[in-house]
Amino acid sequence: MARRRQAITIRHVAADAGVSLQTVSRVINNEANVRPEMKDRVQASIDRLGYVPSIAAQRMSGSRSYLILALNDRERTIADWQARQGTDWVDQMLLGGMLKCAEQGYRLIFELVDTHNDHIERELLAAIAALQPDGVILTPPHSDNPLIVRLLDAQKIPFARIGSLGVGGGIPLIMDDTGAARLATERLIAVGHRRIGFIAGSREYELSGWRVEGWRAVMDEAGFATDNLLEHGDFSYASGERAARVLLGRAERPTAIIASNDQMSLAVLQTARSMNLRVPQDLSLISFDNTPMVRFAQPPLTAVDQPVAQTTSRAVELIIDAHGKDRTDHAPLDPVVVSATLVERDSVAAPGQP
Amino acid sequence: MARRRQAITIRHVAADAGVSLQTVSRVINNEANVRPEMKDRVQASIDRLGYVPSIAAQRMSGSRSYLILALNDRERTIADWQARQGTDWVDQMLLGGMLKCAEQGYRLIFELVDTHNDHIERELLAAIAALQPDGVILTPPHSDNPLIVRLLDAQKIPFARIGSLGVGGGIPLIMDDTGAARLATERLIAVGHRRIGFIAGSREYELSGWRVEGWRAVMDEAGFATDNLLEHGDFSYASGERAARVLLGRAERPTAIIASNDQMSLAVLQTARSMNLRVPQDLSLISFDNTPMVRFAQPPLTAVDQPVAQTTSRAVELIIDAHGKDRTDHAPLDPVVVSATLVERDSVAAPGQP
DNA sequence: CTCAATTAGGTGAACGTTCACAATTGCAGA
DNA sequence: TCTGCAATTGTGAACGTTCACCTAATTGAG
Repeated sequence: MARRRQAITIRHVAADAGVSLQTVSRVINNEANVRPEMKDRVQASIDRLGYVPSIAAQRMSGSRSYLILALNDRERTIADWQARQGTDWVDQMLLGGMLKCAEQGYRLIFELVDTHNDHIERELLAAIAALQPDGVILTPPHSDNPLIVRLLDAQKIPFARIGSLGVGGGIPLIMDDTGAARLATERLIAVGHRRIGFIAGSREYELSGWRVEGWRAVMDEAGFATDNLLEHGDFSYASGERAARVLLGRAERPTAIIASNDQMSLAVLQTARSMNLRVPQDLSLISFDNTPMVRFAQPPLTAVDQPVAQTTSRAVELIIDAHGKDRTDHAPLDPVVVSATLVERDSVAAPGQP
Repeated sequence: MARRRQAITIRHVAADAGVSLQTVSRVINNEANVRPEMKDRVQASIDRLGYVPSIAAQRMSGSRSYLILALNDRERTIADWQARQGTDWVDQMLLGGMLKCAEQGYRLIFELVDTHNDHIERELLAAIAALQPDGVILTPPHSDNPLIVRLLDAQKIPFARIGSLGVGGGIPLIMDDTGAARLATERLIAVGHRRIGFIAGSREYELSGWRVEGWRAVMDEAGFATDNLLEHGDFSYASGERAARVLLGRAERPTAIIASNDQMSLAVLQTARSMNLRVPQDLSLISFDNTPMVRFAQPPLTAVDQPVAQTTSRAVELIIDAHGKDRTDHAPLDPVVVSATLVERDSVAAPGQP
């Protein structure tokens, strides 16, 4: 194939407008100290010729790359995906980030990395060296990985940590997991439940702990016991089944269950059905995530909806903002908190009489 | 922020190994005419220093950009996403393409473009000028857009058209939509159905027509009438409801329905329920796409599964392959065909006696 | 043994943009 | 009128890699 050349370069524009390259560059980057008439003239040439700067050249000359790297957990993403269990989280974060990027002339590059991997540092450094991104977005469990955080801190690349507190650098963005769990628990108590079971997610995700906290706090405040009401899963359907069987097999069976994601919730629903328990008459159920699946379950599940897309979008904003500002003071930033909402459907009812 | 420089460049490696830049370049690109000992020495330096080439610089010097652009329909993607109706297709194609890219040292860049847009040419040209991708992947309905196809042909950028035939350039990859529809129809006939309704997708997607063809062909072969059994939707839930009401409201009601995607199928399920028709006893139902939603519907739906991820993965392969080969002969390529499978669940049964 | 062909490696320019700095212009104040 | 400073524009080098071309060494056929 013929060596493909950029059709229109800054040189063509400069010639067309009768100015120097630098002036065109200034117009492109919207810099100060260009006379309005000059700016208009250059802009007219740009429009007429259909000129678009090459991001490769921009990166080369030491400016931005207009690339933002979004890191996700390879293991879990691929597992979910192969099982066709729905990777809606990925969709949401991706689209939220991508739309904001597009708005600002950036591109989001999505990358899968193993957290449990000796080579993680090398992998990440390789990606950074190859792409030289202007920022990095971390999602759980990467957000909680001190190795990654230290590495990015050292590289002085702006990065956002979704789902983690501000300890250790970067821009922390958390969805209010504690508050979200409170919301669900309060709702169930309001309807009359006292024995509310909780199925937690993987321990390696910080947010798992926060959700438990929210539930426990509300239960404590209401004066309800939490003994034998907490089970741990790992976000998979199978682990949800296991947990549900334990919880529903107890002598003092809970009248309601909150599960930390949709897959585990659907497992609870299925397990309850197999035990001849009707939802919501015999068991109320609230889910986390609100992916499309739960809308079409029978009954449609009440679920906590976390604004994933909005969070990623905000992360992109903050990263672009941070670019150019050297944060040497190193005081941890206050986390940006985005709060959840409860989407009410048909899986919650008052508990039956004992 | 301090001007960030690439820590390790080809120059460091050359110095470390005691060779010229060009030799290092040859090793990186695995070119011929390097003595094995020399190659090993250079590779050792690369490994020791942790050198990774900058793709920006590689692109600058007229070589590859290691970037592949994947174009999706903005309108539909955003609509699905905002409605939280599941954009599993996006997930699937994205992950399939991304994993293959990662394997080959490429990156996939996901971009949303409006098909119904006067500026589409400009938008696309801008993306190409900015990124200078080594290839482009087109999905429906972009694959069917002659403007886009002509433009990419003119730019001599390798591109794959998913879901379209080979007319007009590029590498065509189709999922065998006709065959998939045949599969579903044959299954229903095998169980004893004769009046099988079909809900088609948007007319602007070529694949919509192919699916109808498959259904009609099998019905014709079996000698069953198709009058009053075809309705058109647009892939949305609402359009599925409309179509279902028409079909199920007829005097000679179909005993089975095939709907061209999951959202419309779920609408059929809901509509049937509201008319007191039981699935599968009173109405059998087969869906297209097999997204996670239908597994958790009640009953779980039998669905045609199209290997979207596999198709995108193959597209990436073919694009990387095509890079460097100037196809001037312009004979349309034979389409690569990937075939679908039927995932049997609980929404199909023999028709009740009339 | 000679000469052409092949192989292995090096050299300087080029890619398209921005950086650092220099040069020019315009204008206010003395 | 002159001085000084800010605003505006231009110039050459640099970024990290590959391309085109060149040189030297080696091979092999006659």
